[in-house]
Amino acid sequence: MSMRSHYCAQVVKNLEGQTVTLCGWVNKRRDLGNLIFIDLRDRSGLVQVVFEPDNQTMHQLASTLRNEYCIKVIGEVKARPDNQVNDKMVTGSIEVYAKELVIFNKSKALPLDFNQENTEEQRLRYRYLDLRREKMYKMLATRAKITRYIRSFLDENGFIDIETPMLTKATPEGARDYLVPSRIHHGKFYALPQSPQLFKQLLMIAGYDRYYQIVKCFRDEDLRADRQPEFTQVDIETSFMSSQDIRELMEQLLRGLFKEIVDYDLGEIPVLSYDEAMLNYGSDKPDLRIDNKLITVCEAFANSNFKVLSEPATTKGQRVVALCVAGGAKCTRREIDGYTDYVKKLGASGLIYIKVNDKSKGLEGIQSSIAKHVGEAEIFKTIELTGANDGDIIFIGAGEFTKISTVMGALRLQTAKDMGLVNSGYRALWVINFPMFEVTEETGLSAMHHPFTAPANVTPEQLVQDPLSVYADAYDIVVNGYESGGGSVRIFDSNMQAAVFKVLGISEQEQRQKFGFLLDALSYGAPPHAGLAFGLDRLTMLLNGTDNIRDVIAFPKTTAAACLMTDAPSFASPEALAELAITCNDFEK
RNA sequence: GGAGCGGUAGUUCAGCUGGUUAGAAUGCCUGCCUGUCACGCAGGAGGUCGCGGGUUCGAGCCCCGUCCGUUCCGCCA
Repeated sequence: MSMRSHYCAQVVKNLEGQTVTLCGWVNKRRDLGNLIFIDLRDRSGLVQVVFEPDNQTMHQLASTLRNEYCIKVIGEVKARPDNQVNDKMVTGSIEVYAKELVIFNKSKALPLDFNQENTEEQRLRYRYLDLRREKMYKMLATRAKITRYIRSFLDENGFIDIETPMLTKATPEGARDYLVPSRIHHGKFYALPQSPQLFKQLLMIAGYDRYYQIVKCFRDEDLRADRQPEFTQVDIETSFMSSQDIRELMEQLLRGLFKEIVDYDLGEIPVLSYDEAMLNYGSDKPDLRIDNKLITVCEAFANSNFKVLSEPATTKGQRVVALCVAGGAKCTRREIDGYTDYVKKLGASGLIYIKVNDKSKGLEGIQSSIAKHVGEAEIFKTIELTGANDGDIIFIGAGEFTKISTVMGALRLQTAKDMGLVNSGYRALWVINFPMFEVTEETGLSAMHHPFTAPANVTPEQLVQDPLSVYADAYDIVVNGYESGGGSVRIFDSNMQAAVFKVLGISEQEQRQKFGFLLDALSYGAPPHAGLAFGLDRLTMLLNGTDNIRDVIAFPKTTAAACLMTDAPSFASPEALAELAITCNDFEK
């Protein structure tokens, strides 16, 4: 029989009459005459320990206890129904009558106050104390439960877990790499992987047709509430599966996961094309918990005298888009001004509103910033198109299609958040058929997903001829507005791969230099393959009901990519730099 | 790289229009209380108001710079 070093507070509740060993921290000591009560906290909760007057030695020892001392108590479990308050179980409903006490270690006064919310700065600086909190323990335990479920699902479906290198080759495109200098090859650098993308493709070529790995990835870009410079992917790749096959399998995994972890049925996961997502939600990761959609209202203003709207309504590549917010007519002038500022900062030229107070009264029942410029026809056509009811507000933006859609999509999220219009639960969807390329300011064309993504239904020649009209056979899984995973069918033909590199403006010489090994591998009978990667941190965040990725990472970094606890990154010694043949002007002062 | 918010006791915060000795809660220390459990009661210690400069008779408060934290934009194949 295996021995447990200690019992969790929760377990003790089922052990009445037995002698148990408890280890943990003193949460509170209360002396009352010769009686001493200790609330002992372990990772799962509190148990009340009672020191009785008969054992003088132990009693004296107990009376020296302070908060956060790490102790061991051996004693007998007793239920005390008379300690229940209003039939509610309190800490003292279960007591342990102590017979032995060991003080493992004393504690200074804590730099955190467990009686209130501490600032994130302080929590991160003393992360090991922050992690003592039951709430943090539960979130990390849920994370472990999630990876356990994913592993067993993939194992059952014939996937094998294979590790790939952390010290690898820098790849152009994509995110900035974290570089690691080589001591042996002066002037040369490894890169930490942004993802095991190329290695998993090589594994497919090697015949390992179902691979997975739960793996750290590194991207040297600025942080967000849902972005850390090092993060964990559930990285998956298969051979001989179509994008639909993959989606079905992954959907099965997700449905099972949400059922297992939060007992939630995701139901059928809808599939939306990128174009539909942009049209209806102004985002490639729409939050479907919010009921409203963006509505094109060009029709209402095409013949209007109000040029601000009639022009975009009738110009190709532009759009007049409306967003009806339920119950929004109660918005104050100040709040509407706030939204106007918000969309202006995102690049809109302005924001028009129509408050629908009482439709039956005609224009009398309407308040609008454009009431002076347009007639009843335009306003009521807009109301009709958006399906607005009395009490709603309609916001209207106009401009270049993608720009204004994105801005109004952001407004959709903000207004819903402000007015409590975000439904509870989880809403997932697939977004598919992304454009293969996008136009960027610096480099001309760049891959929207990554340059190894297969285009849908084109020959290499067609791709080179009109790259911007090509769609990628790629798919993202979106949950509650978070991009929780994404993947694609990969190029398995070296001619197609070369064509994509050509479109991206990567010279043949550069192709050889950067990806020669991949192009070579593709020429040895590469199987068709496709894969996907989930963002484990984001999934864990969603399943824990928090909106911050740091909450589900034991030792996260600040938004300046620093660790407040270890003080990383830190200066290197001149000696270490010399060994790496690196000259550097910044040293520790 | 840009914008917003924040930095005051160990901790979490308040601090009015620039004006006497910078407050509260919690934690900490001392004592009291024989069933407490956010116990209670009495007393005590604890401050470079992030840092540097400026304006002013006078700055926690105003101005400039800077550092740190956080949210967002850019960025994130």
